[in-house]
Amino acid sequence: MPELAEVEFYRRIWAEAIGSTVREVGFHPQARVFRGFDAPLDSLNLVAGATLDQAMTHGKQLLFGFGPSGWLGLHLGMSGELRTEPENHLPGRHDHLILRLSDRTLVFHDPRMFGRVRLSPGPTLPDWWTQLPPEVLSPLFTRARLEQFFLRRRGSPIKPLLLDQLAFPGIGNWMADEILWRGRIHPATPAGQLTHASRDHLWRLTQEVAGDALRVIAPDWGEAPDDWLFNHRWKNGGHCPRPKCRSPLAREELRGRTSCWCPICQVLPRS
DNA sequence: CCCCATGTTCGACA
DNA sequence: GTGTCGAACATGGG
Repeated sequence: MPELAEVEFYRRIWAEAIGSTVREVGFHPQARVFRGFDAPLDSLNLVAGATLDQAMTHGKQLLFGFGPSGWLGLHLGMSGELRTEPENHLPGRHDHLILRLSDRTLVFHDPRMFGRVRLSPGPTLPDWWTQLPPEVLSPLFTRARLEQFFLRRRGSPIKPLLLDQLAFPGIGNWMADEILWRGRIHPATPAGQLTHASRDHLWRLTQEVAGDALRVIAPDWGEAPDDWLFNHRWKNGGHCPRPKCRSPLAREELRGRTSCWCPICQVLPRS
């Protein structure tokens, strides 16, 4: 489910517990979400007794700080959720990690287990966090950076490039389709065939869609306005929300992911 | 039973 | 080494 705005929504859920101390940690060591764990798995317990004092996101990545004890990194994969449950919560089948506080339980829930848990002991921010690429709303997300990326990947269709977390951290399938729809760019357009104006537009729209998504979704998972592609892209039979268009939307698989676009507004450049 | 899902990673190949 | 692409991962919902 989660792209940058949904991830921020979940961050806020756990952030409500900032200032609380972890009394007990529970986890299922064999769960796939602990794959590639960089420390002995029982080191998760070092968070026990520590106080949650920070909650951050970076694209789709989450990082929770526990004072000098260490850092807990989470990725929500395709189906991950963060919840707060009552203090006596009994972990369900897909509750892979729980932090029991005095007045509530923080739960990491992920049925498909494409998500991931990481831990880094000590007060210093982990390298895998500090080395993340610039977020799309950061001043370091520059036009020049994007230009270089498009040049290197000029043979690839634009849609999969928007899903590349090294270039567009936090952008996922629905935001990528939204950006391309607003920019009137066909998802299969090779990056090398985008006009200068399209590349420029795409850079701006990436920031615009990220801002819009955060505004609407992050506070309370609000509903997207009907003039976004968002509300029309999921089911068959959707129509382009542009008032003067209303054409039936197209849906097709591209590089293993479903793309949705308007065949009237978004046309492939002929070459 | 079938198909689909807001993600990442690995290996094959050119 | 670099870029492109299909498959695999695991589960649930319609």
